[in-house]
Amino acid sequence: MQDVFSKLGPLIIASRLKRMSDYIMRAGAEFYHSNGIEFEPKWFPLYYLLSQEKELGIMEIAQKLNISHPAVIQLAKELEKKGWIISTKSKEDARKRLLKLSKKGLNLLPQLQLIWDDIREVNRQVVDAQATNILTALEEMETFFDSKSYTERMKLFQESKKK
Amino acid sequence: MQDVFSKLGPLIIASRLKRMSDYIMRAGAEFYHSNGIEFEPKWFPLYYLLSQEKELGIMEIAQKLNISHPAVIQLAKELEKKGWIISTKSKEDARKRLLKLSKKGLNLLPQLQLIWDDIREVNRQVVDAQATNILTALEEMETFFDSKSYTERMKLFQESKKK
DNA sequence: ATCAGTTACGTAATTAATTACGCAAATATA
DNA sequence: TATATTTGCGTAATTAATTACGTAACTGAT
Repeated sequence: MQDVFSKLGPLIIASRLKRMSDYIMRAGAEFYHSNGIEFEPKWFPLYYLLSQEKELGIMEIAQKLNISHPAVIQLAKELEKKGWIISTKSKEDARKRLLKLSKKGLNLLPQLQLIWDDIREVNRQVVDAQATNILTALEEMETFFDSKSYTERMKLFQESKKK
Repeated sequence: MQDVFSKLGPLIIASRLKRMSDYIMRAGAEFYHSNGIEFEPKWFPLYYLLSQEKELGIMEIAQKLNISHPAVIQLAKELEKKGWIISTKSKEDARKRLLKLSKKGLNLLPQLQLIWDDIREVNRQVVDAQATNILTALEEMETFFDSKSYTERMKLFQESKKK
């Protein structure tokens, strides 16, 4: 989006965030593949989470990753197919299915960590090159909306106009 | 995403950007509807573009909005169904189909502009509250990757490590 | 004027994620 | 203890966007 939208400024924050995210995700996928690893960026949050926490139920994961539980199920299916995670029925709660990394999944970890280090490093270069830090800006926004949601702020603003 | 990911910092820039974008988009949709307007945030770029430029072909739009041309066709279908845009065959180039706002679409404009003003205003409040401006940060990133793509930077970094 | 290559568009298939719905197990309540 | 409510999960349908592919119209080089 160029010229036509430039004056819109704050109106299209969301679109611009999405565009930048898509761009990086796409480049990330390319990067894994060019390093000969069949790993998709979309798997990262689930895989990484499981590498940190022994075993988790579907809903716990959904909450931690802030995605819907069917999304977790879908991602889990893909990673199970790859043989990188396994699932077991919980003994304490028969409703629960617990996910964890398999041996094969754990074996992959060191290799992935090398890639992640590179990604982290290049991302850091990006951030370091900035006069205005995107991570700080994001963090500020997150805190801002945590304290009062976007929708609430909208309502308040409209009410304040009526007076 | 909380604690587990916090230390990842730059590694998950993309996910965080996406999450924030999704959040705002969703709130935006809610806002249109609570104001009694059947308008979706995803229509904004196309609708707004057509409100600024008389008539455009599918591909021109796709390029300007930075989305695929089937996406434009899809959005156009929806807006045509709403009766807000119409399409005509180009006389200069028989391959081209030109899109523009219909009378009904133009009539809607003032109403939408009021909403957009509110959105702009609340977004401005968000940005003003920031010590670190997200728009500036985004702009810097865009310029950064324009000058050299993410993928290129990855390659260069890996080569520099080999030495 | 012809033919190769490019451009504009449309359709189909695929991908990634969501919402809606239903069932079974656990928990709370009367 | 029976029953109502909540929770965890799975499936199906839907949404939004992409890639892949095909066709027709235009353009450029000979």
